[in-house]
Amino acid sequence: MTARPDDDVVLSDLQIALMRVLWARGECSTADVAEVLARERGIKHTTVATMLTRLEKRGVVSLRRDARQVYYTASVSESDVRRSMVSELLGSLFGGDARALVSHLVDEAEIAPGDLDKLRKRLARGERDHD
Amino acid sequence: MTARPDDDVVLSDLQIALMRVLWARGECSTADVAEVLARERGIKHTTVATMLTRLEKRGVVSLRRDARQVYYTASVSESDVRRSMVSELLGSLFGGDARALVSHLVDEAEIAPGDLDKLRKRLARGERDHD
DNA sequence: CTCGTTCTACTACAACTGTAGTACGACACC
DNA sequence: GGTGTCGTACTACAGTTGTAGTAGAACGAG
Repeated sequence: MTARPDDDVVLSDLQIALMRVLWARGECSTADVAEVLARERGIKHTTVATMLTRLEKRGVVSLRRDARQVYYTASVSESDVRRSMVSELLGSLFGGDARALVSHLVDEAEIAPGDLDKLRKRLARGERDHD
Repeated sequence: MTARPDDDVVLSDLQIALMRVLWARGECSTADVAEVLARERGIKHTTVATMLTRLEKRGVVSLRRDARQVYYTASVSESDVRRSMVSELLGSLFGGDARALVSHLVDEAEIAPGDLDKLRKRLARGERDHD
């Protein structure tokens, strides 16, 4: 996994929701994913099946067949997706300036200035507890 | 301007490119915007005209007609768009945790830990130099 | 062997996006 | 006044997304 860092992996909200199931649980049958999405968003299992097929075609998930069941696994990691999507957002809306983004987060009260200190300290020590 | 904070303003890369022209220069004729996009991305002016019409239909830009020319103005501010898009990204990929996003930025070397200090200090003083 | 169950694959369809051609109206220049 | 030019509006079309129905294959129960 953690494939294709060359390719841009930008996913929609729903697609990410599907991926999240795969990221969290590893290999899943269509039914597994569908069950979660049905609960979370009332989406029909056929819809989930369609989405998974398309994601497979795009190469962001891979499948394994066992008997008639199809099992899906994420081919791109959550980090890969974060990387592409954040850098896309950064490029288009913040002129590529990450500091402007952090600044925005503080202004919008998404984060407190004090948190920056904590983060800095923690990150300076090389810790990486995110995710 | 700075309209409709209720509505979600999520735009594509190209749409943002168009908006950026309007944000930077204020009211523009189709030709003005087209000229920039043609230079930046080799996009035909009819394409730009189409995009602008659609954005107007969506309510993110407004138009004024003078003689036969149409002049467009952004109806949503860059901040509005940043707000919606960042919070969308935050929600779908970072579990709504802005600190995880900052953490990601540092990990990906988009930003240096030291910058967090500078930002904190500046922001603590209530300065807002972004935009 | 037959019938119901289950799960996938195929088909469908509307909305949106990127891309652009064409046509049509108005204006300016001869 | 005719004609080329400019600019908008309309039309077109392929690709993607969200959504889901339906059909068909295979399996298990009788």
